[in-house]
Amino acid sequence: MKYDFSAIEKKWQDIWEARNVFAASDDYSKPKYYALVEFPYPSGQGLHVGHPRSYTALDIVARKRRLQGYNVLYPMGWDAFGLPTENYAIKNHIHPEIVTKQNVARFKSQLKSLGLSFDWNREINTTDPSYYKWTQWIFLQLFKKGLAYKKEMSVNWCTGCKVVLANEEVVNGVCERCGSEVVHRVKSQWMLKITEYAQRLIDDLDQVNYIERVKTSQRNWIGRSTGAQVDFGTTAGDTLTVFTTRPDTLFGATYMVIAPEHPYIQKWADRIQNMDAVKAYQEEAARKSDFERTELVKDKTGVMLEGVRGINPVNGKEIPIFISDYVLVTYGTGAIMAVPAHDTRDWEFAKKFGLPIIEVVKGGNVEQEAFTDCATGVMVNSGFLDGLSVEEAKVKIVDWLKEQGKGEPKVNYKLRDWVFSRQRYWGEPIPIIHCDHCGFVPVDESELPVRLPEVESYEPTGDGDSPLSAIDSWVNVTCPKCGRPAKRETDTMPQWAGSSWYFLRYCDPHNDKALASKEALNYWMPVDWYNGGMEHTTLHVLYSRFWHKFLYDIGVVNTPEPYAKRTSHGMILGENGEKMSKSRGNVVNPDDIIKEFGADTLRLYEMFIGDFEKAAPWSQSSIKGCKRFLERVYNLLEMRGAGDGYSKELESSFHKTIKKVSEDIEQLKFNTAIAAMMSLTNDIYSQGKVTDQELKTFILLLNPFAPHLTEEMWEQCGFGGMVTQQSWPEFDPAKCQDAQVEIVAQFCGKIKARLMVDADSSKEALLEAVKSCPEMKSLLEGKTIVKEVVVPGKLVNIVAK
RNA sequence: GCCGCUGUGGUGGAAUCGGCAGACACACAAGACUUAAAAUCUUGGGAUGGCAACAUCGUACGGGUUCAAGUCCCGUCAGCGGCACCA
Repeated sequence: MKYDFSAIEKKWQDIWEARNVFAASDDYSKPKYYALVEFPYPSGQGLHVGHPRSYTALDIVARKRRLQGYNVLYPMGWDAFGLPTENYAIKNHIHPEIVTKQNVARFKSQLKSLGLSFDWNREINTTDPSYYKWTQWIFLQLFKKGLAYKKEMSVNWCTGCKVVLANEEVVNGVCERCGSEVVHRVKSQWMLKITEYAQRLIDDLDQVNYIERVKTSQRNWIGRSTGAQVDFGTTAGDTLTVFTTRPDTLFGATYMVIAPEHPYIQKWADRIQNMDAVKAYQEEAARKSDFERTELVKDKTGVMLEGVRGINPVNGKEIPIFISDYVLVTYGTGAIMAVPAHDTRDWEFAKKFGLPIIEVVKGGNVEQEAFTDCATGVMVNSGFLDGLSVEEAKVKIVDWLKEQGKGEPKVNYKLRDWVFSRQRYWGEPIPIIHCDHCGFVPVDESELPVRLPEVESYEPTGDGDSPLSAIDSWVNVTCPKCGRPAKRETDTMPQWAGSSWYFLRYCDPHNDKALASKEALNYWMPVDWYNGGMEHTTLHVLYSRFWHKFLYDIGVVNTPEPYAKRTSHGMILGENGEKMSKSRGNVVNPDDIIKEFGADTLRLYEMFIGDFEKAAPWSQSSIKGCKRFLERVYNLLEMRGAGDGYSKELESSFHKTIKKVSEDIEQLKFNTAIAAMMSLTNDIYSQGKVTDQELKTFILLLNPFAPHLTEEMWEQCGFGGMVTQQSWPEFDPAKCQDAQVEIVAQFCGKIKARLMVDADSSKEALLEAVKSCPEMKSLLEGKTIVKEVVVPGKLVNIVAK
């Protein structure tokens, strides 16, 4: 029988669509399961073979859950705002909305050809005004709670995209998206106070089931460090506060450093005698791009402030103050106490500038290098701290500082507030009006959405403002508060805005009264299983957790965390083991694969290719093996024979396979689940016949992986109904066990024989069986047994001399 | 530099708790079918020595613990990913 995959796949895709088989029901009395994959950015290139890896994996989970009786929500949509579409629009003078429409249509037909069981009734699009209405609404709530604010600040400016970037979007000093140089620019920007949630974003990781590397990355990114804030006096009379994680080394502080942008420099301008040199250094630091700054990490530079000195609160000693760009104005207090003996950076700086190095923790050679080990050292040259361990000294000095009113314990985070403004067209307009009298006034909620106006050109203006700023009729409005002339905010939101809450909209996608109804949210949330790329760990996943927590705080959602479980798939690489890209010429188009091998084969291959969490190279020849397997499965129909239930020969194989496939799917071990089904097929082939019960079970197990073929087989067998209406097979643990098992007989740890024994043999019986087998008998002849090890069902090891 | 992960045949990869290394596939080779090829089916295979039974070696490298180590411990090397002047 020929396996005509094209006809079979088309047939069942049409049936599924016509019968609306995969629609999530609004019957909230059933147990629910919410499976989610990251919705794609509909790029002009169409679907990549990487996309189906994630989509198929959770499609398997979703299909299995339906068979297990759950009301399953497995939705899909489009994260369609963003730069590539806008750039394409600029180049080709086509409205981004039209470009988006075309790309979405292509993506959608490609996804449908994969037989993914998405509920297309709940399709969403972040560029749809009825969707971004609620993105804007959330922004307004953030604004009203003081979590959105505008700030004049130095921002990351991408010289290629001509747009402001969030810290998360700058990778090694260049733009994450286009690779262009990123420089600093001072601009007034909308910011979101994600830092206010830093501690909760760390703490609540304990409540969720994320794979460990995602948790670690998030913790590292948030970068919590505990220490103390210490007030140093200055000869100018001002207090200079520093943050340190090593307050124990206070006696070793031989100088101080402040960031080039530190406000005290201006304040002390009259006292600083070498202001020219200081100013020159400040200008130089400002000019450096992020890239140059990271490149020049090793070479410490700086200028000493002449005319102002710091005073160490612990001993009253005067010490010099430097400015240097190795101290960042955005972290801590923008000022540090430098302890060259016990900090590598301070040590390098001190060596270069010939500053004293005072050892206060014994254990290293501080003339050779900084001694930074906290665990073993003992305090010296530190007055009342002498003799204490580092940990004891930390406690004691902080207590002392508190008593003296010169310091207190302090926690700092590397996480910065989220730069939320983009000077671009193709994004959600920020719904704020600038009034000279009233300041920033939120657009009234009844006026939402603030729609994107038609413009002539999508190019940003020369001064870096959004193209929206050129549309006078849109910009000029009256102030909602006082009625005077006012102007709209012309910045738009970053791409991450729409994706920060999209999973909520799926719960109730057509609601025009709220972002989703309370009932729908209470029922569907949290997402039970969310799979996506590692690259979104510190961007999308962190941002959406932040928004979700905020929505929780204002009572919109009822769970503090959006995702109960988060997993991540590895990339699919080109055949040469490199990342797939147009320029490398190693891109595989899923359409071609579906045409040549069929969607079921592509799905199966992507799941069989290797460890789901690791990167795997594409192999055009391996895919043939998956096709061959499906053909063999289809040909099982010709082996259909008489007999009820499972045949004696295959009963335990079936129970074992049900167990293996059921468990492997839950642990992302799709490759071994498929291997188990291949083995079972080989077993059936060697029997030469298959019963109806066996066929039914096999079809059900394979269905989540190869849904079209299995539906077709089910129908051809005349089993009645559709596979999607059946129940997931159950296994009997008792029947997973064979009556007889092979055990290994070892002599001094080396295998000498294998023998079949009853599975329930006692230890004594096993030992006796092994001792009496001919191979062991001759080996044991005339020797004294030293040790006997018996592992039931596995082996017996006899050590003798 | 710091943190995390990984290292197994010609290839992708298997191997709950330490208990038969190499499941399942790809590629390869031989055979069957065929005028022939493709497809399909059957068989084979870690390496070395041996006709063979068998022996020795073998999970990046060097040590260790153990009756028994891919798995645990110490050290080294290589690759990948993240963070990176965060005080």
